[in-house]
Amino acid sequence: MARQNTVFKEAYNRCLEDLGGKDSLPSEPELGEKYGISRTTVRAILSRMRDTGLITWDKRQKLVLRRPLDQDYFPDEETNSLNEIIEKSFMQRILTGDVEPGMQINEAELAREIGAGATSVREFLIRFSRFGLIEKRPNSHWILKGFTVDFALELCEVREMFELRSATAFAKLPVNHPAWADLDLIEDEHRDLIIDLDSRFKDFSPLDEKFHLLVHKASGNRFVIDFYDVIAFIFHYHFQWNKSQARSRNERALREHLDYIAALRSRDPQEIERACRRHLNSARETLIDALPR
Amino acid sequence: MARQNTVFKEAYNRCLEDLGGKDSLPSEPELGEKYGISRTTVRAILSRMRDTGLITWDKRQKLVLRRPLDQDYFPDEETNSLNEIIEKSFMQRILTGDVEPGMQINEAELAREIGAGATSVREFLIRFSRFGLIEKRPNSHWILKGFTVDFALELCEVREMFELRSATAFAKLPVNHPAWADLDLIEDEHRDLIIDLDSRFKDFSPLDEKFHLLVHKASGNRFVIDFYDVIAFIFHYHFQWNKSQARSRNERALREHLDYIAALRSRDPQEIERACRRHLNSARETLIDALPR
DNA sequence: TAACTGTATATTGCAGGTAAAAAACAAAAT
DNA sequence: ATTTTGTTTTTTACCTGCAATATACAGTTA
Repeated sequence: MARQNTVFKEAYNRCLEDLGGKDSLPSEPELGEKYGISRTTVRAILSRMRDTGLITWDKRQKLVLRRPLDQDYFPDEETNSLNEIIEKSFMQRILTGDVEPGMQINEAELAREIGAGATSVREFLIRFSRFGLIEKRPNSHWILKGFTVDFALELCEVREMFELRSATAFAKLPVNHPAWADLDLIEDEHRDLIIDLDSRFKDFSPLDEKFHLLVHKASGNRFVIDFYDVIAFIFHYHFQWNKSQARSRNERALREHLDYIAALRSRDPQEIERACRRHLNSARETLIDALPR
Repeated sequence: MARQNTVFKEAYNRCLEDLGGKDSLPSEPELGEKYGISRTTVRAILSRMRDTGLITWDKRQKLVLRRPLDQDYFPDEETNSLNEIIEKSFMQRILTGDVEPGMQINEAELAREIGAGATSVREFLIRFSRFGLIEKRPNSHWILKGFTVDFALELCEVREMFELRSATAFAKLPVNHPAWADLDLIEDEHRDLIIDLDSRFKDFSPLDEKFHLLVHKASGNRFVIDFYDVIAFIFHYHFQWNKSQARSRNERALREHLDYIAALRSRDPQEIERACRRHLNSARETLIDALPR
């Protein structure tokens, strides 16, 4: 096997989602733009849609013939890119304690177990190394440093430095800066979510990420913003793996966010520092509480 | 071609360096330990030394027959690992303005031009991306963000945050912590170097790196320490590429370091902050002055 | 003329293979 | 009993090749 066609399959599924209620499709470049894919892939999708009788396609004319059925979609697991597969598989090992801190990580073995090529696993590990959880011995194996309390503390220490600075910078943004409008929208989303948190608990993690990323972007510093990737990644898996107290934890975080947002609006540095610190402290606590000891 | 044997060649050369004045060599494991290589490579080295008449080798007995000659050494360019070659070649393009900010970087083209395989170049770019100079468009090319003033300012901003915190932590290290002894040694090296800086200008960059790394390590934070790699990398190339005013620049830095070291010894937080800030400010200035505008 | 389609070409993502280097294992020597 | 050597096995580093995808170019349509 060479490259897999997950880009095609995943975009095909998204196209099907949007197919209902339309009777024709726009031009190829427009579709490419919409789904973030090249015309080559657009044409592959259109070809398949024609072959499965979903549309007719003659040059500019692309007429919808019928609504897509469940069986028209590619199964979910076929739309995950190899990288996502490797990442999930690897994180599962780490978080379930399958691999203990200090242990060696073996590229060849990992590749065999995951069923991927050595190159892909290798590239994944190189990218992953920036999360501070693994370390390379040159010409030899990787070492798992582990998802430990130390790790969480070090992560949160840097986060605090970066986020305090970003929040301070946020307050200095000119009133007409689009970030303020984004903040309004995010605040509304918070208020909506807090009302029926029970049914929409899954929406918390992405909203949390959106809010903090907005704050970090105010730093205008690529290293600060890039580091937020690390935080988001860790918290993403933290939310996924540790569901205990999720409801109360999320509610508390949402309320702290609202307090934090109000502080940003006040533009008062001390008030901002207080609200930011309070939230980051409780985020750190929940992260550390969830770790094995 | 598969893997190259630069580990062997480079270690072989180091062995030759140490060969003079000895009449026998220690055990294989000991040699492996000393040069940071496996026994397999040690044995390859011993084999070659025997074949070229440098030693006799019978089990534990490894007797030196003659001093190594110039022609016994592998030429320098054969001891650079592929990664070093790619890195140098790539940095040359960036720093000579061969590639302008905003331009696309093409893995395949780069690989052809450097004469390396696509995988190696790809892995290099992934590792290199943490320096904040390039960015990946998934399924497509990389973008060069460029060695610009913005880049330097963002880098220095984070450096300041991290180093101030590290320096503060340094002052709190217990008196018997080995870092204080390391600091003594580094101070001595500074005083030695400042005396004949003209003839030993090449020694400045590694000493600078050693000093700042020692400070950063006091943070006890892997993200802070890892980030120092980025700084060291950038300054390394900065020193290499920009020789103008090198002499006065280095002398100033050395004196600032001595002042900074004295401040650390005083353990006075304000004094430390002053000395650290002063040095980081002048480091930032020299970095920015060197950039094209 | 500007946007679109048809087609050709280039690049990326990934697997497979191989020499270099590391690691593991067994036998021998202190 | 521990360390060293001889030998075998495994893994890493790297190149090549191929399908998926992106990009470039030429012809077509509004």
